[in-house]
Amino acid sequence: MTLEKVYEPQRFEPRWAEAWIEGGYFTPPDTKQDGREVFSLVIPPPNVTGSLHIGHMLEHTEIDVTVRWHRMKGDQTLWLPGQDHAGIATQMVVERDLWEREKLTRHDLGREEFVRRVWQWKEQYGGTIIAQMKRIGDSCDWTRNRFTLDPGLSRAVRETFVRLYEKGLIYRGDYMVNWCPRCHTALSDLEVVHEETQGNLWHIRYPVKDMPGRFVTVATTRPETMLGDTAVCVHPEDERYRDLHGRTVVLPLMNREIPVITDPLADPQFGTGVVKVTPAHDPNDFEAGRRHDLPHVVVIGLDARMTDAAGPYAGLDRFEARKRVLADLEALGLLEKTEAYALSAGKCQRCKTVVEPLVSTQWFCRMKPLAEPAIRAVEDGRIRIIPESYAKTYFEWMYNIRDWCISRQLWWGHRIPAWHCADCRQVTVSREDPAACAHCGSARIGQDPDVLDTWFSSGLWPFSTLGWPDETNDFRTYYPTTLLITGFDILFFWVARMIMLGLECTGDVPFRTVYIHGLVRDAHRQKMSKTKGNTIDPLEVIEQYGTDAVRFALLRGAAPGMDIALSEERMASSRAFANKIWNAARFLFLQMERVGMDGLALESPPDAVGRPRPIAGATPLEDRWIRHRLHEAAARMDAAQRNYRYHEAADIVWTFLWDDFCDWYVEIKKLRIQQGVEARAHVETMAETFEMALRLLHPLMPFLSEELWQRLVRKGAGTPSSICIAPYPQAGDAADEEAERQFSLLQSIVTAARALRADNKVDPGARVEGWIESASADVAGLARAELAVIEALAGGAFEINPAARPTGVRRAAADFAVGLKLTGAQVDAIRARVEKRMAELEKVIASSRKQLASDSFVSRAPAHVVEGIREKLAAYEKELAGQQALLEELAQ
RNA sequence: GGGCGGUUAGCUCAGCCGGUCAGAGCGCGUGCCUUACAAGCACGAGGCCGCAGGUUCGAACCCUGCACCGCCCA
Repeated sequence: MTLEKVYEPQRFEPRWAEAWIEGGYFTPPDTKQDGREVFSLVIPPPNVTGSLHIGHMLEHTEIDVTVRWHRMKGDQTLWLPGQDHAGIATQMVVERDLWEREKLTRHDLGREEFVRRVWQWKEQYGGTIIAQMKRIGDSCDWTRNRFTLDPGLSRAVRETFVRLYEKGLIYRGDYMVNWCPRCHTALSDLEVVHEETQGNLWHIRYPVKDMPGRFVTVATTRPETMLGDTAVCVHPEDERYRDLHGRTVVLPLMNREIPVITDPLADPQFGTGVVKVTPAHDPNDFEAGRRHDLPHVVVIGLDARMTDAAGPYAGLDRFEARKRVLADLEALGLLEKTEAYALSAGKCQRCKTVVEPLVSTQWFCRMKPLAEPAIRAVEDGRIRIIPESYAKTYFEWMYNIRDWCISRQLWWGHRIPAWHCADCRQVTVSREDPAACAHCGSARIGQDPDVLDTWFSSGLWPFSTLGWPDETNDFRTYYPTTLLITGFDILFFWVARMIMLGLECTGDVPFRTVYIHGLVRDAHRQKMSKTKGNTIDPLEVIEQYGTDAVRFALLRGAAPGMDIALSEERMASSRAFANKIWNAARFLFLQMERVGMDGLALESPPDAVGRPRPIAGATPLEDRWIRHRLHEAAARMDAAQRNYRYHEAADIVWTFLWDDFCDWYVEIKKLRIQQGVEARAHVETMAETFEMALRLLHPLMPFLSEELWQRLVRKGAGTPSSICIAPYPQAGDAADEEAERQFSLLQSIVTAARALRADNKVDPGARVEGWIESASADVAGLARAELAVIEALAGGAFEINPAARPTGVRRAAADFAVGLKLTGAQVDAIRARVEKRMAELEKVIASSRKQLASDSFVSRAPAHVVEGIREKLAAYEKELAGQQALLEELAQ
């Protein structure tokens, strides 16, 4: 059972990824099993034609760690994967491709043909992300993979739409929406991103009718919309403009007479205090227009060109029109001034085109009635949001929620199940495609051309994927889901809507906990972006470092609520850790072979941290200690997992495997094996410990742990066929504080001896002679008992409490001193160190004494704290005396 | 304008329901190819825990204010 010399994860990772799926380990039954907890989680569905980026990798790693942990704990675990059809995004890329290859638009093709092409595109690229997820070992159940446009999920969409419509929660009407002239569709408020832009504030003079020489000056950032002005507005309380109340002004360029209205819309503090009112092209003006019953003059069309209503400007692009309007105003002497002004421009999230607020007929979903129960669910703790601070963000948004524009003028998506009657003009909304109008019976009906916002279907994801609206076994067993892990950027888009729709449709919360992960940034905390060129391609770095190392690098930075700085160094050091484990296994396997062990027999693995056993009549200290450390690691891991503290989970296995297991335990076992007494028993205990360590590691580094585990374990009747379903180490009751105390004393003796060697420039290979002195019977006893260990690790021969102190150099600690019989000691270096240490000790002694001298401290602080300080003080004083003695010796 | 988060070792970050000499990785210095591992081993240097107040017997941690950086919503 030898292991290749070099750790090459590429050699075994793809193999295990496949084997796990073939083994069916990730496919739980559809009915609840007795005595098992259910853990279920649905994936945040990636874009079906997308590919895996490093953000997905982080999300999937955190999910996978949690899911694998639950599975190993014995929970009935489901991670349901799937993909989103991503309406605008997908349609956009297909349209672009169509144009580039064939110089055709979707309109050239027609709806049916275009949709067919998108499906083709999906068939071609839809597999990419799935293949990538399989490659990185996501332990999801591929037999339950879902796509938002699957028939079942489409049925859920229809069912929801019809129910909401019947309850009056979905309505259709003419309202101002964000219109993307490039995508040719309405957008919801969330799909508009605001970007700070440098613009201008133009001051334009409008002549007042019947008041020759009197002008009002309005300030605007969008002069082209003035062509559609139907009023100007002043604040009712603004004394400056009291004379204008009830007056009329003449709209320049159009020579249209429009009224002066009074409305709080005008902010006396801003600009001149007079604003132009364009109800057809500004959301605030739209509202004001309703209050004052103003007419709409539409001057900008759906293609962002000026309409016929714009008179001489008709046909111009909106930005070209702006230039012309300004030039004309200038010529008329009506442009009073132009000042630079920073404004935030709304842009289409997908194509970055400046959106145009336009009035159009759209479908909306009433949000207030849905929001209220969704707020309560988080308030009363039925849903927990972690980190908690995001709950506040959630509430803030929910309290100020506005109706959701759910129709999109796209072809790729769920078509709205509403039919318009050509005869009676009524709308028929139906679960099944109707043959006739429900109102007049006319057969002259046609389906609404629009599709639904992608997030409408994503909002049903946790239950539509489980079979809802049918009461399937899956739905009964796995709904509500246990946990959702996702990014903060879709808290409103997705999480909030799932909560609202989940409660509305199923009467229950869609998940019990939401964990919000951070953002992956580059080594210098910069946001990753293609333009900056600092993106990390997960598949590329996986090729280089291995999946386990990349996972581990991400996990190490994943503290709740924090972004993650990912760097080459971090991945390299994580690979070094993997390599370390690989080599520890190599050593172990070598020893197993030497003692004739053909694998570690594992009939049925213990589910708790095992008990160390006596070897040659006594249980070796290092075995008691390593089990204690394993116990501690298991206990800490449990807490880390429960609290989504992934960085801590990574730290726990790192410390246990590298610092404890490799640096101390294995080093001691080398000696035991070399001593030749019960060598096989020592190798066996080492193998048992390592086997449990692999299980502890598995959720974090699934490939490496599986590869080594499979090679290590000799399976019996009750052995699991994969580590991924082997029981997770539990803390049990293996704590052994005494072993911990003794071992750490042993460590400090060894470390002191090594430091002494290093300080005195002793060649690392050279064996030294030395001694250990201690007035404590306990320390001396331990040193005597573990002398062989000390000698092996410190590289020399040591006498304990020699009758006469030999000449040489010494190093003092609280309870003991270590000496080396050396000549040519580095006296200056040692003196410097002793003096430095003394200064440190004097400082802490002084502060401890001061504390203990204070009555208020002694009387008010808890007894154990006071006692703790007393003990520490005693130890410091003892050590100081030792250092002092050393210093005197050096002076001689 | 409103809200949230950050500021701890050269770099990236832990620690923060107050307490017992402030931790990790990387980097750095010194010495080692010691037959598991140089992707390694041993030893070591390095921190007025952003600034100013306050609460407390005691503050990196709690409160207030300020500064700078970042994010979200108007």
